[in-house]
Amino acid sequence: MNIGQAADATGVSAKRIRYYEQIGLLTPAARTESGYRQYDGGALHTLSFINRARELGFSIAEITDLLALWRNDQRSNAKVKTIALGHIEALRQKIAGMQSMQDTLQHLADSCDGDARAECPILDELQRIAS
Amino acid sequence: MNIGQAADATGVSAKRIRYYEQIGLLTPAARTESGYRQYDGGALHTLSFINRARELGFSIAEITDLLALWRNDQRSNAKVKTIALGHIEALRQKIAGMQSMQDTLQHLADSCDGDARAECPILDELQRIAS
DNA sequence: CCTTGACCTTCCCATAATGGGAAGGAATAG
DNA sequence: CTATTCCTTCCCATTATGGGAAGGTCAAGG
Repeated sequence: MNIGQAADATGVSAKRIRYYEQIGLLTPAARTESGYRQYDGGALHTLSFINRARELGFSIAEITDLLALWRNDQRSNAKVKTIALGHIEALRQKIAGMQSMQDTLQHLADSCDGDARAECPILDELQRIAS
Repeated sequence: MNIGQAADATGVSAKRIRYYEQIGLLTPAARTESGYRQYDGGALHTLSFINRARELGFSIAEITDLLALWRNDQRSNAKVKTIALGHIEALRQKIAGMQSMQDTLQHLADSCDGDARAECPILDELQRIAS
């Protein structure tokens, strides 16, 4: 199976597949005589694993760890859980920050009636805090 | 006032200040004879405005627009509000996505007792969806 | 058999918004 | 006068990907 078909089958673009191979996340694919990369079911499996983990927000570095655990020892559950919990906590903090940001902006926008002559504290707020 | 003091006063690193000037977000600072950039109250004001907007998650491109509105016509409230509302909506979607991510991971982690011999569906889930 | 189009290869550049650091000049404190 | 701190520009690195060029390959149809 060529890289394009593997891409279609897994939702990972050919560009990404080559990149993952280049940085060592994937072991180099077998090649045909003419140099085309070949993928089999196992490779597709790994690619889909990676794709799903990316969708869940894991970084490439984290996926490197997850893949190593997945490949080497499916019973290293504690490590897997530790990685997941760390990621959950990071997500929690990011979400809290963005939520606070959103609340502030919503508050400002609510107070701005969008009329050219009336109050719009959005700029005022930026300016106030700025000074 | 030199760039280092401006950085301390506004919380924008010297690196960032030079970068903002380079990309045209800031008008080039005045220079001393020896080439040192000089900053006055107005510049500090602008820098703090930018910093606050960055903290609120506005992109440089959005801040460019905000700054233009701020400088040129403080009564373009409708445009300002439009930019803010667009940003709020983008934040809402990002937060929802991350929240969903976090929920999924939390669910998986809850089902994983971290014992080497027991169930840990984190990898299983990745694998299941992967197949 | 040859052409055409779709596919593959590698290589380089670009993104967003910084940080790091080197090489060298300038200001300041002792 | 010198040591230290600050400034300058310039180049490279980051993260994870996309875009595109130049060129080789494969399959199908005329």
